[in-house]
Amino acid sequence: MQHPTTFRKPRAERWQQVLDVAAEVFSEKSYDAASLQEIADRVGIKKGSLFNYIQTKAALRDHLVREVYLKEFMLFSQWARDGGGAIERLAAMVRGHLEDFAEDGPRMAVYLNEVRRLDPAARKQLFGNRTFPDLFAEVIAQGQAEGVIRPELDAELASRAILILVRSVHQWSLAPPREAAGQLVQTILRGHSTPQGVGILAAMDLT
Amino acid sequence: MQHPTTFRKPRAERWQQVLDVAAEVFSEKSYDAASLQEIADRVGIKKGSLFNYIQTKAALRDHLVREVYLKEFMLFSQWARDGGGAIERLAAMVRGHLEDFAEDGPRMAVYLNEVRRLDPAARKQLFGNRTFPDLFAEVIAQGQAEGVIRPELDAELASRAILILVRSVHQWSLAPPREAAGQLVQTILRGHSTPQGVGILAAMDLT
DNA sequence: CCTACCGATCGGTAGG
DNA sequence: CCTACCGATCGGTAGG
Repeated sequence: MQHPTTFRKPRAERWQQVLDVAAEVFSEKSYDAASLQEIADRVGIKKGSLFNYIQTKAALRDHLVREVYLKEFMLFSQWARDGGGAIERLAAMVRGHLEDFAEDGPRMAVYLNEVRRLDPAARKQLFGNRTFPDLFAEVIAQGQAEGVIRPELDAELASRAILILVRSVHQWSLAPPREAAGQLVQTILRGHSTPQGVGILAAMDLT
Repeated sequence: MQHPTTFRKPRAERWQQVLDVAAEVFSEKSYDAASLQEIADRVGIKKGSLFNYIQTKAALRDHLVREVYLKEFMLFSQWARDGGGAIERLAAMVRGHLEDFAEDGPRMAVYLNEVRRLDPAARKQLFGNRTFPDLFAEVIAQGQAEGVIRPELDAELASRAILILVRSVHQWSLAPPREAAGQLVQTILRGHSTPQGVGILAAMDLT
């Protein structure tokens, strides 16, 4: 009587909605500050009903993290392999990552804020032995072999620096990310390049 | 009877201890996940007793944030004003900030994670009209006037990039931060510099 | 997918 | 600085 005709979405559809809403709420507040109650409210179901889709709150978070990681890491691997010299590939990685993070805000934010909390076992299983910094580091090493990246750079340190910068852009929303991205790519890669590498960059027109 | 001789520390001393412990707990877990109960336990008093020192949990966090900001911003202003050309001053700012953040881990972590949550009014009152990026941007603009910083750079974007990098170092703990710092300063500033600026940097020996 | 409920813990207060 | 307590909310479960 209280719920005359219970509108019941198809399971798969509802599950996607739960994920979308959870990503929103987790990113607005933090994971800790977010409550399943609020997620349920926004989805339009009762809190108890959430447990037909999830096992625990933490599992919901972990699912979101895994999802983003798997998708993004695959793309990333392709960019690292595809055409051109080391500088061109680095530029593709930076650009691509930058745009993806600008696209789907909530999910990316959850990923960034919560990866660290995956318990070590799950992390290891997920990442295997190759992390984002690793992929960057390999291309940077190739760039050093080609003579376009400054040879004295520590490849791991350089990789981390690039990643941090790329991933920070989504917090800004100052300039239209389109232009900001181009400038940032230039600045980041210039910092790592030899004069020869800078020449390549200057000819690339990354805006 | 339960507490035969209540060891009562001097108020000021206890207050400092509360701040230290709170910074620890807030940085280990997040602010949201941290409980006053745990802080009280580590301090060695009852939770209710905390309220002789704080008004609310949020006020405790805000106090920590303010404290760090005030100290660091003063130092920062000095580095921005002190000796040398724009490149030298930028280097001093980057280096100094880098070292401070490496020093007192917990407090800095709390600052970074929680500044955004200061309500806008408190933020405005605290920051006035000059923020960290502003200070950087001013020196960068001077560097452009001197011809040592690439003239096409957006000063605000560049400032943010530098800050992000500098503040990310405390998450790494890979290489001894001493050496890492030197490399990072070089890489960051090279990315922003004209050939002339790069020359100055090369002569500086920042390790 | 809901109702109805659980134990635990949260921030905070009163009164001493 | 403690004891004793408050209302609210948390994640999660049982049974339908």
